[in-house]
Amino acid sequence: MNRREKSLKINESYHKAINILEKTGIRITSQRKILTKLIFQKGNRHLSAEELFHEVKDMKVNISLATIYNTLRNLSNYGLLREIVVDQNKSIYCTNHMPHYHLYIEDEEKIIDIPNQKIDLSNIPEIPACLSLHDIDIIVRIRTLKDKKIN
Amino acid sequence: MNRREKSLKINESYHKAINILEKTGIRITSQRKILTKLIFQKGNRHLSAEELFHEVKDMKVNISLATIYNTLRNLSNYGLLREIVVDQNKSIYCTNHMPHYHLYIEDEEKIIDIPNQKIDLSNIPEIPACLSLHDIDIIVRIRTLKDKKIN
DNA sequence: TTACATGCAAAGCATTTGCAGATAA
DNA sequence: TTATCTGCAAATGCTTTGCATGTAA
Repeated sequence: MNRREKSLKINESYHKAINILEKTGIRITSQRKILTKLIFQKGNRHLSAEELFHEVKDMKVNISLATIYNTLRNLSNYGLLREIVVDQNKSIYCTNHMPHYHLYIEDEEKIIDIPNQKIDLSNIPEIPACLSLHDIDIIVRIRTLKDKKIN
Repeated sequence: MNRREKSLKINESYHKAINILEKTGIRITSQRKILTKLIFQKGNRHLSAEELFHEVKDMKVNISLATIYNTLRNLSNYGLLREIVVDQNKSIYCTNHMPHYHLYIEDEEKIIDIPNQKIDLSNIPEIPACLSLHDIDIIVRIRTLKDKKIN
């Protein structure tokens, strides 16, 4: 994919997102436009509210943290982002809307996407029948034990 | 398993836990004994700090919330409990130390254990080589979208 | 025009921490 | 005896909320 194709594709993600937002009926405010552009202009990524806030500041634009949180929540609720609660008081949002799961390395606070064919969940029991109404997230957490584990 | 056998088994879990704690070198204080007994006396379970706090109160014993949090953290760090971060500001601790994963139904705040042979993770890439130093948690989250998802 | 959004500051909430007094070993 | 633990209250840190002002449609 060359630069022009890449840029077209990014534009596409952004417009697609705005399109979806328009269909929901919420207002397409300038803040929501700017944030949506920032979030989707870099291809697949994982970002926190704080990171987005800094990116906004770097652009010399002023958008409050509250608005950033609200927008992230909206985008998640409308299925454009996936919220990953990685820790106490810490969510990360993922723009990859292809089916996939997350590998979270706690010590490095790093997230890696896992294409979903790599995990076979066919045998999981007891998922409610109304599955189509639901989202399923899988997080594989890897961490170093803080103290010595004794068995 | 009859009542006597069950009671023996519970006793066993408790003593095993205390044994492990003794080996770590931390002090076996009365609070830690009481909490360890409460946590392990009911077989496999999932419990929050708040729930444990209430159970302590029901026994007319006084143990501060801070101590409960500290103890839960200790037990987790020593591998006796597994902490599951289910949401912002909300952890649940799991006493089942057999390999298993968690199914979390967000809307009901309900956790179900999944025996680990039900998920095939053999193809997950990029887990660091020093795997033996790590714990792996898998949480399958199921939730209803709060607003209508549009695609 | 007006229902909804924004920005700010204050509140919320589970968890952690500082510190003085208590206690296990 | 003394290093560690407990209990209390205050602090933390991310996130949410209340409310006055602003603005998209």
